[in-house]
Amino acid sequence: MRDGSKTRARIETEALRLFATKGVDGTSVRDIAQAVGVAEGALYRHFPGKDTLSRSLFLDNYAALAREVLQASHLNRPFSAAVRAVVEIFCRLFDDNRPLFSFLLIAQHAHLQEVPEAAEENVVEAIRVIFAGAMERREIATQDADLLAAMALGIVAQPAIFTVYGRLTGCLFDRAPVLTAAVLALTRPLQ
Amino acid sequence: MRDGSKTRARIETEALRLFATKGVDGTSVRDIAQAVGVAEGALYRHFPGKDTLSRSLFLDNYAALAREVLQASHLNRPFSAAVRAVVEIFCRLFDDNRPLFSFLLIAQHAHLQEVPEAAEENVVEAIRVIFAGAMERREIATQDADLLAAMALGIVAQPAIFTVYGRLTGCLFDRAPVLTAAVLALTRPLQ
DNA sequence: TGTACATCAGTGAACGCGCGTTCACTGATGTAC
DNA sequence: TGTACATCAGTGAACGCGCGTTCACTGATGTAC
Repeated sequence: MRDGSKTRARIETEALRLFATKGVDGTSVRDIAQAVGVAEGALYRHFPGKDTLSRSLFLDNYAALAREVLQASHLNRPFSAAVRAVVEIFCRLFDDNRPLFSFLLIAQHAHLQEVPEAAEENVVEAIRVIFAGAMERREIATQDADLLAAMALGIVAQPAIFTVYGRLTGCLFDRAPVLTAAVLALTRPLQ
Repeated sequence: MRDGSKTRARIETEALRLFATKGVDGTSVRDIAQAVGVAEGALYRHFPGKDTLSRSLFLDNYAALAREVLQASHLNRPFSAAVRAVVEIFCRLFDDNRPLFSFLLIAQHAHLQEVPEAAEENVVEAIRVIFAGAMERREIATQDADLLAAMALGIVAQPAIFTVYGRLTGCLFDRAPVLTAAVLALTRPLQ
């Protein structure tokens, strides 16, 4: 038999790219197969169907990002260093793999309801945990951690969206210091 | 002939609600017709087709919001009062007409490219103008107004998204003071 | 006020099309002897 | 090393289905006289 793992990886890459560009509903199985250079049936040797492909692409990459965020904050850094590290993770992900970031942004509306609550698989929960931890350690004033997480994510995600649509230009990492400062300005530091 | 303007309005209301709930692609013309209580063909007496309906629902409401934002900032208010007024506009729109707000959020990815640049029709441009005006009047320090607009929109839009997905609860207007403070914290006030 | 007509909102069956998926088949490659 | 076989990745024509849209028709209502 032939080794199918390369085809499988190419299906994932091309599907991600097409989903990010034209949306999941705007991308047909034929589109993916054509981009990969295989027949339509080949996709079904690797995935049960288009829905499963889309869902696993989202949940797997979303969980990977959540773990990365969580790990960056678990290094006993002070709060401000953890925020900077996490903002830089987002910026780098965007700059290095824009199709993946765009896909996560547009697919969130379709899949956010099926994301597990555990911080190891849920980016939003991972961010909330960072704020909640800093409050427990008395690094920042006690506030609504869910609302803080929402505003912080918005501060980073919206400039990314604007860059995708051409309203901002250049790489996001160059803006990481400004974004970090904006997130830190959400909280009143203690001591 | 019968007066069709009521049917037309009901098609717009039900389409907006269904688009916001299930997405544009996830909503069929049959779904809309059934929700309104008319035959499928009736929709085509009022709109050229589903695409046009979706596009005009987005662009019309997006432009209306942009005009409202622009008007709130054109009252010769100080910058901080203008920001508060605009944040309150967003919060009230969300609380009073969540289907519309949700639709604007999920449909932006499909239509943002066809939005005109004029601040009277473009929410993002209207927000940018507020920051740029405050810089000209030396109310705030000079910064990248596009980036400021992105972060400010993110601070308000992301909590709205979280409320739609149940991660935040309650009405958004109650959070308007916190959101306003967060937006103001993005800028360093002069004098 | 009563009648004939024109208008057009709404009907609902029917249309073709593109979609996701299936399946009998092909043939390259790993394994057994 | 050579041969027979099993495995399964990949093929591509075909499938049924639901979609957006069409269209001949109905009938309620406004208008003209």
